[in-house]
Amino acid sequence: MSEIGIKDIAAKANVSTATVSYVLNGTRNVKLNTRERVLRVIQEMNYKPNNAAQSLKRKRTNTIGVIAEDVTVFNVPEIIDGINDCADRMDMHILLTNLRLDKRIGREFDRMDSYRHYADNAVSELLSKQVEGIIYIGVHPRDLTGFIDTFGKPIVYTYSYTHHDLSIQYNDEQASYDAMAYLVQKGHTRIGIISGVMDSTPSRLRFNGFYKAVTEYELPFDPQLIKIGDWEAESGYRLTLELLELEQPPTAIVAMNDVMAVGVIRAASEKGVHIPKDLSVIGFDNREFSNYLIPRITTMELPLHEMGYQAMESLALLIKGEKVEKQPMPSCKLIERESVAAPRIR
Amino acid sequence: MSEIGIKDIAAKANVSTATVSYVLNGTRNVKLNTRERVLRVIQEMNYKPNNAAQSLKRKRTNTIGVIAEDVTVFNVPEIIDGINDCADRMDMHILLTNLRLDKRIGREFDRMDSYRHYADNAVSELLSKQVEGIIYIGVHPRDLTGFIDTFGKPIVYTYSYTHHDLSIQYNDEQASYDAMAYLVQKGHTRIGIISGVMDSTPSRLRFNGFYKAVTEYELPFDPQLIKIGDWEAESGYRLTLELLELEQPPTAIVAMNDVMAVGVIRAASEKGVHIPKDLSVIGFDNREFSNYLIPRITTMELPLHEMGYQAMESLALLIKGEKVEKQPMPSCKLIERESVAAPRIR
DNA sequence: CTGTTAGCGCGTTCAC
DNA sequence: GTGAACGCGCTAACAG
Repeated sequence: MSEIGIKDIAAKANVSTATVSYVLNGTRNVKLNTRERVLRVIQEMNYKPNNAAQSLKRKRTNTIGVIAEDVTVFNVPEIIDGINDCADRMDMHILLTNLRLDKRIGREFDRMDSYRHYADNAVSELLSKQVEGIIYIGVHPRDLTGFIDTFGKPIVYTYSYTHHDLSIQYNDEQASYDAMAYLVQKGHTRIGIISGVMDSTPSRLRFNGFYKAVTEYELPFDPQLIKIGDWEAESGYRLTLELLELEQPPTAIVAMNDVMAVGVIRAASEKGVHIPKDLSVIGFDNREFSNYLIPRITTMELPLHEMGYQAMESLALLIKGEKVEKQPMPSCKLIERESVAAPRIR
Repeated sequence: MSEIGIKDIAAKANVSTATVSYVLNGTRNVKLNTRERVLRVIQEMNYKPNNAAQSLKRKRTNTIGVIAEDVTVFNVPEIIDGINDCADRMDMHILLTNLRLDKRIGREFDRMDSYRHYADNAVSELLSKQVEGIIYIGVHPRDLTGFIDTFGKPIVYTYSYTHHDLSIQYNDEQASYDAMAYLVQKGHTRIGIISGVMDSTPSRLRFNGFYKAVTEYELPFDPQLIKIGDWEAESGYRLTLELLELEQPPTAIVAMNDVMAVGVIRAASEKGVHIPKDLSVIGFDNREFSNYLIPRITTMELPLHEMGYQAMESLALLIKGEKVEKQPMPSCKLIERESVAAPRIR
C-alpha cells in the first residue's frame, strides 16, 4: 500500500519535507547531490504524492468532469476519446460520469423531469470533487437550456446545447448539403429524402441543407420526394417502398441516418431494385455496420473525435478565464463506399 | 464559484463548523431546530464539501480507477456500463483512464513494451488520486501477467487476465459449444468453423467448444471443415469460398466473430448460395451491425455488462479485504435471428 | 444530549 | 536547506 508519505521520504533521505516537495515539483533549485538522493528514495519506496492533499493546498485539481448521458450509445465513446486526446496533451484529467440514460429512461428525452435528478447528482458530485469545469455529452442533439446548474463553473455542451452556454456542434446543414452536392455531381436530379422525426434539431438542419441544395442546383422540387421517418429501419423500409411506387421514383435517396438506410436497402432488394445501379443511397452517421452491409453504404461521418477535442479545448480556455473565440463548426466527412453510382440513363 | 467553505456555513448559521459537519454526515444527533437552520443555509449557499479535504481526513475516497485500453473498441463501453451500474448501487465512484491503445498502437498487442508506459502512467496517476482499487479492461482477451504493478492495491482484470490477479472472463468454450448444439438441434451435422488467429485465447477456447460438440454429438470429424481465419471479413470471405468448393460442403458455418460472418455472407451471396436455406451461419459478439445485415445474423452475445458488474462486485470485496469466492463465469447468450435454418434435405 | 474548541491529515510554500 | 503555518473538513475531547 502507499501509506508512505512525504515525511517518510524526508526521513530516509535526511532532508526536510520541504526539500522533497521542491525536488518533486521543481519549484526551486535543489543541490544536484541531494536531489538525486531524494529521487532515489522516492523511487525505492514507490512514493506517490497524495493528490487530495495537493489539490487541497494548490486549489487546483487539473481535473474536469465529463457527464455522458450514456456511454453505450454509438456517438459517445468517440467523443470521449477526443476529449481524452486533448486532455492528455494539456495534462488535464477526466472524471467520467455515466448517466446511463438509455437504460434508465430509453428515448424519452422530452420528459426531462424524469432524469433531471441523475444530472443534478452528477454535477454535485463533480463539483464536490473540485472539477474545474464540465463537459456534457448528450446522446441526441437537443436544447438543454435550464436543465442543469453548475453554479458558475464553466460548462461546455456537445451533442446538445443550451441558450446560454458554449456548445460544440457539427455542421449538420452543410453535411446534408454536401451529400446532395455529391449526388448531383454524380448526375442525380430526382433525389428523395427520408428524414428523422421532425421535431429533432438534426432533422431540421439536414432538411435545410437538402432544401438549399435543391434550390441552388435548381433541382425539381417535388414534395412527394420528401418523406418523414422516425430514425428506425422500419420507417426507412416503408417510405422507400412509397418512393419506389411513385410514377417517377427518385434515382437516389438520402437517409438521415444509417439505420434508416438499412431499411432503404431492404426495400430495394425486396423490390428487385439494384443498389447502386438502379438507386443510390447515402446514409448518415458512419455507424460501424454501414461498412459491413451489402452493399457497403456511402455515408456522412460525424466529426465526433473533433467535437470532443474542441469541447476540451474550449473548456480549458473558459477555465483560464480567457475569451473563447468562435471556432468553425467541425464538418462531417463523406465516406465514399458502394451505395452510390451515376443514375441509369432512361 | 463554490469557494464557500464549511466555516462560511457555520458563521451564517451561528454554529460551529463541527455542528455543520455533524449535520452533513449524520455522525451525531443535532437538535432538529439547528439542523434545519444549517441545512437551509447549506441549501442557500449551494455548499458542497470539498472532497479533497474529506478524503484526506477520512482516508477513504470511495473511488476506484478504471483503466480502459480503448473506449472506442466495441466491447468496452458496455463493460464500463456494467461497472457503473454496480458502482452506483454501492455508492462508489469511478475514475476512468482511457489508454487509447487502438489509436496509438493499433493491434500490436504483443509489443507490450511499446505501451507499458501508458499503463504505468495511468496506474501512477490513479494511485496518486488514492483510488481504492483498479479495474483493467482489455480490448482483446490475453495474458497480461507482469504488465503492470499496482503496488499492492487490489486489481481486477476483465477481458484480459494475469496469473496472479482476479479476472472476470466469460465462458468462451461453453459459448461455442452452445452454438454448435444449436446447429445440431436444427439438424446440421456437417458444420464448418472459421476461427480467429490461433494464438489468441478466444480462438482456442472456442475451438475447444467446437471440438467438444463434435465429439459429444458424434459428428463427422473432417479437418477440411476447420479453417483458420484472422478475425477480418476478408478471411471469412476467402475461407467460405474454400468451404463451398469442398466435395461435401458444410451445411452450416460457425464464424468466430461477426466480422468474419460478414465475409461468409458475401461469399455465399456471390456464389448464389442462399443463407439460411442453403447455408446457415452463426457469428460471435453480437456486434451492432449483425442486426442490420441481410440476413440479420444469429450470433452469440458476449455478457459484457455482467462482466463489468462482476468485476466491480469482486473488486469491492477485495477492497474490503473479504475473500472473493469464485463466481461462475458469465455466459454468452445466443441471439436467434435469420441466418440459421434447418439444412436442406439432399 | 447538544454544541464547541482544537488538532489532525499531507503536501506546499513563505520566511528565515 | 529548514521549520511551520496553512488549506478544509472531520472528530476526539471537553463543556454546558
